[in-house]
Amino acid sequence: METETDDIQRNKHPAREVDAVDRKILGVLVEDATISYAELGERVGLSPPAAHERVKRLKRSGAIRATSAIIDPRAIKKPLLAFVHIDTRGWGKTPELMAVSKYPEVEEIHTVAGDTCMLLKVRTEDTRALEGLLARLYDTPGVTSTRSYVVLSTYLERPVQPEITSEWPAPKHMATPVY
Amino acid sequence: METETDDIQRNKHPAREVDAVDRKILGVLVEDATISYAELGERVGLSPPAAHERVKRLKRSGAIRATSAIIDPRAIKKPLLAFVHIDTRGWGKTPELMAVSKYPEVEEIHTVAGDTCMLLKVRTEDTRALEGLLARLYDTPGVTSTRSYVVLSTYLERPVQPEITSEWPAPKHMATPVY
DNA sequence: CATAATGGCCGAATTAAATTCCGCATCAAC
DNA sequence: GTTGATGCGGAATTTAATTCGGCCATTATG
Repeated sequence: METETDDIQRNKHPAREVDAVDRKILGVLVEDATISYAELGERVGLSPPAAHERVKRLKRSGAIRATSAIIDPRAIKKPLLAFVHIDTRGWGKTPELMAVSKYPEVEEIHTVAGDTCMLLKVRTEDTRALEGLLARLYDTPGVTSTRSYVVLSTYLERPVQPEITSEWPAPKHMATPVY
Repeated sequence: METETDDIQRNKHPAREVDAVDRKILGVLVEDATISYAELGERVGLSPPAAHERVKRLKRSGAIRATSAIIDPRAIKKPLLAFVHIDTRGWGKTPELMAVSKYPEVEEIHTVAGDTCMLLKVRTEDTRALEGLLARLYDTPGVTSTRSYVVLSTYLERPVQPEITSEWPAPKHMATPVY
């Protein structure tokens, strides 16, 4: 019965189109979600209640999934970032493998198209902890091999940006596709 | 022991240690940064002003880098996520390559140890936009090749978690290292 | 050992912001 | 032209953020 209510609620708010003002609001809130509705309204050209109404709608529709504190990995003793590619025998997305999401060191789990099956983003205290996680992965049934890319320096790391590049600089050697 | 100079420097630069309560606060704020200080205090066992004081300190020290709205990529028409490995001739971190950070589609730029030089996380509207970005990369001096991993499904994607796994399950086939 | 001095906390008071309410304008459907 | 729905702004109200002063513990100092 709970799920039914959820479904109804989801269907009740079907894909409301995000307009230009919404995008501006998202742009501001991605940078700093602590500002007041008065300032937010001023930046996007709305009154405080109107800005508030927009943000409420964006949250209800799911466009704003959460408002979260972004913490410095160094402050919590997790200076080591790595991307781990995993090859699996058979279908990779097993419950056993997904169970690694219980470790707070694992930040992302994707299935990818390419020469590997899965891709993990992990952040650990040191190489020992990374080794522990890799050992845990190798003990998972179906995992045949892993390849790790240890990050030396991070030059950019930011949340999803609402802006979209409309025109990419087309190089001359590129043929124009049909679609 | 005279630690006079160290103490002065430490007091000037708030390289303050994050204690257990701070970690709990971070854990709560990573999940939801919109709660009131009254509720935050209740969850970690502090009064509202004390919780406020802690959060102010965490922000001043840089442990909390920002408070940000996490937005749904689908809502802003960016359903395509990809990781792009880049091989470069010579040193990869050139200003020309770093300039791609101006594109909001680029979310992360790292230099990595492994068989590639750099690693990008990019999120685009469609394959055409990804192609546009790749074309832009190939036009960058020094870039010799790229390998892209297009994400089919994302099973986990979350911000930096303050918790740390203290004990990893040690598999029996693993020898005990000296360090 | 005594005694400042500091840092962190709490409760109460004050200030600021979130939220609600209501009237108005716009636009689309009929 | 009428009607209904939607989004907005201004003012009022409620709620939360922020400040303030005092208390207690720990630590430095004589």
